[in-house]
Amino acid sequence: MKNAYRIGEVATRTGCSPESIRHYEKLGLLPTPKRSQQGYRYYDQAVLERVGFIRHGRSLGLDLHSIQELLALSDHPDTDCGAADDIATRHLQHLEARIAKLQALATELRQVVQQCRGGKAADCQIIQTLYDHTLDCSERGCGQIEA
Amino acid sequence: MKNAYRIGEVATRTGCSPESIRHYEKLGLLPTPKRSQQGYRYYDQAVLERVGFIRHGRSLGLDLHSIQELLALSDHPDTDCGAADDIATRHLQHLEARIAKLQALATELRQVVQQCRGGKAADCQIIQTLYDHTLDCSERGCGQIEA
DNA sequence: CTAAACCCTGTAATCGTTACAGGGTCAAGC
DNA sequence: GCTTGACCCTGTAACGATTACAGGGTTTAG
Repeated sequence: MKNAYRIGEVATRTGCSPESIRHYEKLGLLPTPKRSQQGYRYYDQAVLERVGFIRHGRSLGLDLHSIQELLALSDHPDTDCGAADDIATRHLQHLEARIAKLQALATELRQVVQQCRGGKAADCQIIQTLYDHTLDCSERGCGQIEA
Repeated sequence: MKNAYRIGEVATRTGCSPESIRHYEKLGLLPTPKRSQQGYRYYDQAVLERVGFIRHGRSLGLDLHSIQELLALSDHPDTDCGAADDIATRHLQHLEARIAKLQALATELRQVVQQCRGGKAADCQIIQTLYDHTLDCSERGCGQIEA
């Protein structure tokens, strides 16, 4: 039973790059690890679970700040868990809103694409549509795009 | 009929910030404008349509590079319009893939949220689920997240 | 004549990750 | 011994599009 990993081994075991691991440490999501005499980071088993937690959160689309909050809850087992529910629920609503927006964009874009009948750019309906002011920002609330 | 706008007026008429307009100019999406003796940018009517084009493209989720290609096509009316169709179609497929991915995330997150029955963080199923390795990156292909 | 509102340039921030540069360390093979 | 390759370190910059400064100049209305 080996319980001292260098960063590369943590990386391969978790599917997370060494750069990201160092990044998480800098942001405070991972504890400051022990160092060898030469300055190499050495990790124990626990960090594998913690990195796994982070990657799973990221794979769900949570941002690192939310994951940090969830880790803080996890680090204080006596805290009420409602905050975790808040974070997850808020993110779910965020996702649902984004999906709705992307679907609207895809619908509009599908119409744009179908208008193209080939030919010269001068007559291209895709380009014409993009020039069309009646569909653009000032009409709808389209501040953020993040698409 | 006034046909000389300063950047701020272009901004209010197009719903696009002056910073973004300068940014588009730096990237080459907008032509270098005339300057007053004091160095102020002065624009004519044409830039309003061009900025409108860009904003409409952005509101559809196109990136500035794609928009630049579309503008180039528009600037050369004799070019074949197939490239525009390519760009739009490619982006549409990109959008559809993203939607599918976000929907999968939302489904998974919905399951996670429903598991929370309140109580202490130590027992919180949201946190437990995030620690669960069987769902994480190494199992599925979850390299890019961009959610 | 002064204050508000505008403009300029250049730089840094955001988010998470990747990719360097420039250097040190450690193993195996010759 | 000595080299080669695989690791590790730090710090910085890049990606994309936008926003937010700092630090300065100009115009306009009161």
